[in-house]
Amino acid sequence: MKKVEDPVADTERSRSEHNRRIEDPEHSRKVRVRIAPSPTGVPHIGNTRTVLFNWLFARKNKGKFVVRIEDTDRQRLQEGSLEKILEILDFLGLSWDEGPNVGGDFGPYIQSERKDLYQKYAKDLTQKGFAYEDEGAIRLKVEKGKSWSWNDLIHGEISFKSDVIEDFVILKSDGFPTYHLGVVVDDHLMEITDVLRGDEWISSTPKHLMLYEALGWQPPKFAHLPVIVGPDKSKLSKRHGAKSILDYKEEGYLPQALINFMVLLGWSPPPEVARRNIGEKEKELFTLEELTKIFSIDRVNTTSPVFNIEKLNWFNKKYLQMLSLPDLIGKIKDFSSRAIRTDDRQLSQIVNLVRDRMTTLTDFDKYASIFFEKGSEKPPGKEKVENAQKALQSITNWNEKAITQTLDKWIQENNLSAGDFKNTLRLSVFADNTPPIYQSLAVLSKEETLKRIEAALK
RNA sequence: GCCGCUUUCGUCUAGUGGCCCAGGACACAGCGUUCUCAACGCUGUAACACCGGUUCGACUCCGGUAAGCGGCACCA
Repeated sequence: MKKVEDPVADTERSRSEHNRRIEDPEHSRKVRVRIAPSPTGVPHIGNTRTVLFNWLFARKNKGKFVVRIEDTDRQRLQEGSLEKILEILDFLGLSWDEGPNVGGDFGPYIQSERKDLYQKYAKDLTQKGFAYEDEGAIRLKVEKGKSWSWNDLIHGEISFKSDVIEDFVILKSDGFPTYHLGVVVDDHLMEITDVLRGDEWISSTPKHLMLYEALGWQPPKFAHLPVIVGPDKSKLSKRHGAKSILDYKEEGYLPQALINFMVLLGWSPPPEVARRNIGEKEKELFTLEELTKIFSIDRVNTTSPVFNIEKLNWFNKKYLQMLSLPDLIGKIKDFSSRAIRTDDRQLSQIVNLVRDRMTTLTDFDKYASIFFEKGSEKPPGKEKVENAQKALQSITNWNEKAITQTLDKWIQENNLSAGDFKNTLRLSVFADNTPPIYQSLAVLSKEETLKRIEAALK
């Protein structure tokens, strides 16, 4: 997204470029894909996986990836959703390669800014007799008795009889194109070579094919991705936690985890990449970088995968574990005001102790809270607590090593059960589950520890 | 209703006629480790929708049935 040039805004120039590409086999083979979100809401896992696949497909084939906002439904527009769509792309690290100049950077293409174009083509079609006016709208005439088919990159041959399709609106009476016209015109003008979109578009594809033919254009290749479904196998909806990617971001999920999770929903790496020997554990963790090398459209499944949060959680945990301590601390600070207020030395001690327990970044507060305030478990009997108190008082240097030495010695000398003694410490000082107790004590000051013991005695 | 898509463990999937009485992962259970909770290690439970063909041989090929889902808007 550095140098700004927009081959599409200027249609004429785009045409000549197109011609040149046809003559030049290198260029004509160049892959170009797009994503076409409509700003009517915030993308969820399903939409976003389509974005990911497009992006990977472009990168794998050293092609271009463009973003086009399909905002032709003026009623359903939702304030701020464009920004959120872009924020998701940014969060996941999926950058696009061209677009109109917006403050020296590439912006997405916006259909509402290209309204005239669609009207022009709709008029052309009307004049040529392929379309007609109907109550202020323009409909495409569907010729009966024809069969329309294409070789889907994922599903293989699919065909429809034109008899099941009625004349359909291509230009609405408000002057905006319907999806069908908009998508065909733009995909052609933007020289999109491969359309990767959700399965729900399969039945619309014949309409698009008709438009390509009426307009005298060559259609792109189509790949219809099975859509992610909820536990009840129907479309992902809010009810099933079809939360937006931004929600997951706020809950402390890492982009790496989200990407890894999404890519394995309906796609799998070639066996030789996943596993070297039979019976050996298969590789499941992939970075975006690796994916750009091994992704391929023919390994996309034909079935709709069910969204499963457990697996996402597992990925997140894994990626959290892989983060370096400074990186992890940095991210935790974005989620915990308490972490910001804690001094670095103590904070890294705490993070080291609780990191294996965290599923998401917001879990930090959950597991670290015991270092700031006591939990709610009841303390053990008074005698035991007093004994623990004496033991703690006898520690001179308050650090993990000294604590360990002194207390282990105390256990020996007083002939105590180690487990029982440690549990007493845990319950009277933290009143909750803790990481290994000596290390946990070392996080607190001696003063704070004794204060807590004192409180346990009351 | 019409049209289309789909069908391997609960879930994500591997598998392209014999390597599969089906492999891996998540989840679950048990065991180990252990001061609690985790983490970690090991083990285990669990699937080719159904019926016919083709074939010496079918998860893999063909046909049908069933079920699920999607589309059939001046929404995308």
